Amino acid sequence: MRIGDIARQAGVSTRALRYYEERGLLAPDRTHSGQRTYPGSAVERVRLIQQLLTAGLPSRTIRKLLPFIEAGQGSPDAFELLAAERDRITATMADLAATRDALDRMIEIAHHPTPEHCPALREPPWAPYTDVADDGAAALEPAAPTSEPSN
Amino acid sequence: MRIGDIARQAGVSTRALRYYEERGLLAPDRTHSGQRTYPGSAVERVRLIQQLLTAGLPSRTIRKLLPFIEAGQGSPDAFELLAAERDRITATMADLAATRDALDRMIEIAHHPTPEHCPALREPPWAPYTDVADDGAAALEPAAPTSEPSN
DNA sequence: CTTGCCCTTGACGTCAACGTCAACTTTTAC
DNA sequence: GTAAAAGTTGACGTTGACGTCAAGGGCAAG
Repeated sequence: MRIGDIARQAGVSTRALRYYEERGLLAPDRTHSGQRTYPGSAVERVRLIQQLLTAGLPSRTIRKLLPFIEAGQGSPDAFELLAAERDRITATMADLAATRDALDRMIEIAHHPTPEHCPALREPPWAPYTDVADDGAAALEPAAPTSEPSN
Repeated sequence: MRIGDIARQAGVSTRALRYYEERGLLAPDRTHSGQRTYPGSAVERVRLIQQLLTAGLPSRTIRKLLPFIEAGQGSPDAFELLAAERDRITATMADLAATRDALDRMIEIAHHPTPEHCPALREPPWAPYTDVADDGAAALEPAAPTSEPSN
């Protein structure tokens, strides 16, 4: 298959495919005239690359992982690499969950017409990390009537 | 508080604080000589900004959100904006979960010394989207008969 | 043969969130 | 009073994953 076929079936641009090759993630054959020729399995491979990139793995890491993944087995090094990336993703998910929950709390508060009698306001939804406490008075600064960020 | 104090307590660089100001996320006062002066609440604000940035929200979006968050209540527009970002984060989390599960399957397979009798190989862990099916034979690349751990 | 589409390499542009450096002024410490 | 530390603006550099031309080569159809 030629580069355009792979691009269409995998849902990426031809530029992306050439970029992946440049980064060592793909190694297509060439026809006599120099055109790239991919096996059908390249479609799956490109989708995997895309998924890993979307998950935040840099192409350098993907390059290290791909041989083991394609082989279906790996050395202890491969295992550690895979596990490390899995843990990184898990940590990112936890971060996202915390932020999403904070947004949920903000949304709930935004639904209350008069937030005065809303007990949730005691725990500000936008302060997930409470470890500073060096100046309790300053933390409750009376909201100065300074102009809000213009927009 | 001056810029260095905020930076230390919030765990960011002074450059980042000036950048946030440039993007309209912060609006510190100035002393007579031109130095920035922040209220103590800026520490929390900066941490929230950091959290949202880490969650993938661009500063432009954060700029729109911050007034509503600080006010503790908002218009229907604010609600929609907050909900949209929450949904975006949830979608990202689902993506990450799928990738993490794929990595987990790869790890499990990598643990099997002889993957021949491993039924998990029937469903390749690196092909989460199965809708191509143009060449099933090529998908089961014949692994080298030598079970030597490469590398 | 020529039209049109696909392909090639090469090189520069983009965008976000800062890092880094320069040149200078203000504040703080001794 | 002097030096170090911290602050200021301005401007350019970085990184990753591509987008976007530019200038040409290859090839089936009419």
